[in-house]
Amino acid sequence: MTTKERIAEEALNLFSVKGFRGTSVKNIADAVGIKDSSLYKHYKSKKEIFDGIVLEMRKRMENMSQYIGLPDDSDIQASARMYGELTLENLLELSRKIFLFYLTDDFISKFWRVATMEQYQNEEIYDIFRHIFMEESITYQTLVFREMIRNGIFIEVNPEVIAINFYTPIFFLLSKYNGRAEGKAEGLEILENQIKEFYRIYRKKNV
Amino acid sequence: MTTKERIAEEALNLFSVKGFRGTSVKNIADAVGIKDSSLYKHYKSKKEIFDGIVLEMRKRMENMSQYIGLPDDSDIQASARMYGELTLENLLELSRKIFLFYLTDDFISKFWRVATMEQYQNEEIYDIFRHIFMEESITYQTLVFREMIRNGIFIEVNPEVIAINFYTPIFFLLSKYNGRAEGKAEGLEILENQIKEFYRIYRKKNV
DNA sequence: GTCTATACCTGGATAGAC
DNA sequence: GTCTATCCAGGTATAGAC
Repeated sequence: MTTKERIAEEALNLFSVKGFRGTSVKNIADAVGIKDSSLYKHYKSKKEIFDGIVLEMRKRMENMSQYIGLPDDSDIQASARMYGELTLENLLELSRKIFLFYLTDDFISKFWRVATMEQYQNEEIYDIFRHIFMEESITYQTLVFREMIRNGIFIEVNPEVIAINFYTPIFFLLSKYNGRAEGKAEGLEILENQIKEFYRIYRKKNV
Repeated sequence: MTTKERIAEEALNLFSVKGFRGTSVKNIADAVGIKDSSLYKHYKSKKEIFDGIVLEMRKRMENMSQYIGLPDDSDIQASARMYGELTLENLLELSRKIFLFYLTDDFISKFWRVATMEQYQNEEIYDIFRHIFMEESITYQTLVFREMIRNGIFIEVNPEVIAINFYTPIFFLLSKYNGRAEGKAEGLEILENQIKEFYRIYRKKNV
């Protein structure tokens, strides 16, 4: 790993705990093991380090669904078919995957925290946060659930309403446990109960 | 209003946008219309202003249910009875009340933002935030829904699971729209759809 | 590309006059 | 209780030697 990459990494570590303003260039340099002045050979300002992190997040956004292990957006019908014989176990696995990805993926979970702290001072950060953590997942799941209704797997309810009922418990648990590793097991347990109930509500009974 | 109170008020205004570290004592003094040095006659440090805000929040916590207009905790059965002939309109009103209280109450909504920003650097703040915005409402609603099941108004499902399904969309919408006044109407519309669906799911049909 | 040294500024806080 | 003046620490950033 280049020094430039190590700077970005340590900066994200620090930003995700102490925030942008709470982290000094010296803090970052110390973590990397160089003097603060040396850091300026790699980035011309502290803000530029931050912007690099934002850029990296934007890049990952583009192929987020691969990261979560979801089928590609371009083929919603296929994914709905994939969930064709949707069992409770399938659904639990999917929800756990999304939850644990956001919660434990190193870059994503730290970015969640940084964005949470910076959202009110930085419109761009809020837009990214909202897009990734509040809209994308719901938009995607809406399309999937719509197909599942069409295929007679789910009962006939507005698919966006279903998607919100699917996602908001996950969002809530992420808000509660991100940055608190101890809570992972507790979060998973609550999630399991919610998903079981979700399945009970929306899975069409085979007649 | 005393100068001391005005300092606390302006400090909260600034903290809720720029965070604790992002706000200087001079910023606060300017907003109040005094010199920064004069501020120290009222508070002995910037941290003390912050602690005063936290203390105020703790005080409000104690009689939070009154603020939301909910019946007192001590009489859960009465409130369940109050919801006895629970109509969709009752439930919509209740959810709107909770949502709009957290979203538009001046002190509470600003505290939400401050706590959101400071939670990772300040364990006490995280504890308060979690308690007020993540646990209290669910705990309370769990008790109410349990009574409603007992009274045959709601179908028989684990009441905590129901409470989480009731509250997490509200929490999500608060996260999305707190500090963004423009989004209030949009949030209310989404909330309405979710509550209608909630009612459809849990309200026992009269046989 | 790393270091030492330094410039420059802002922020928190105190002293003392009025 | 407000002001001016001041101190000191820490923060961002640059210059220049190696």
